[in-house]
Amino acid sequence: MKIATWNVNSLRARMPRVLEWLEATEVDVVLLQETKMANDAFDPAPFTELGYEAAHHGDGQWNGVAILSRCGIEGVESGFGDPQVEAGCRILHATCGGVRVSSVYVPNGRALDDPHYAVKLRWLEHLRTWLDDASAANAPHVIGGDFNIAPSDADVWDPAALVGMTHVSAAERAALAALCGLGYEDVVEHLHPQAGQFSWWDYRGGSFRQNHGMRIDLLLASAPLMGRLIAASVDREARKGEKPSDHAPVVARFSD
DNA sequence: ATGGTTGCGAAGCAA
Repeated sequence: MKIATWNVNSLRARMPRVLEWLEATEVDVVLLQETKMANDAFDPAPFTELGYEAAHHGDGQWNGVAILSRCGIEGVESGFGDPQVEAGCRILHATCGGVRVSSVYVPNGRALDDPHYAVKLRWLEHLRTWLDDASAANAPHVIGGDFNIAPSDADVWDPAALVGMTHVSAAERAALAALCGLGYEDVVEHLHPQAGQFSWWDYRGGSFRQNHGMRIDLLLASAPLMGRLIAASVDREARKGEKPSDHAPVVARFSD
């Protein structure tokens, strides 16, 4: 079973690339972020034609998350249970082929002195509380998405250039570590602890060409799934070519 | 050298 996460930076703009990628990649479940559309604008037909069922959670032109599955999609839920807590359509859950999956788009934070940074930390705390209450880590569960956090200095091209910026602060990394502390492990870090497995490169300034990237798109797997982990990688090829997303997909394979 | 690019939506903001 292959599970992927991909921030597509507008599903409308990226549809040709996403469909091409689905046809070329034997992936069973895909967690999408930044679809940038409302539910009534989401058309599952192109995915259905490729054998995928789909669930989407979006309310406007910002954020928006989705799940595609060709091994069933049941128990679809959005948010953290309390509609007042999760504004912005940033998390969606479903059970696909016996695995609970959560597609997450963590708020960017913008800058350490920006109010959105506190929003980011608060959102991560809501996620941690929700996961703790759900005790979802006892069963096969993958939390995948754009965390907007580079877990360590090995996950950025130049730690010195990012001192004092968001995505690398101690508080954000502690929040991510707290999530993992509930019983999850970063699958790419587990299999490829060496540096340089970046998943995002800024559109500007030739960042991709210079490999000025960060690893901020993560697949976190619960212990029952870690025992089934076979492979995990970033699909850098998807960042190349015509009209790419600024994020590359992250793909993990688990034994059935 | 606070630049540079993309997406949304139709100017400027968000990333």
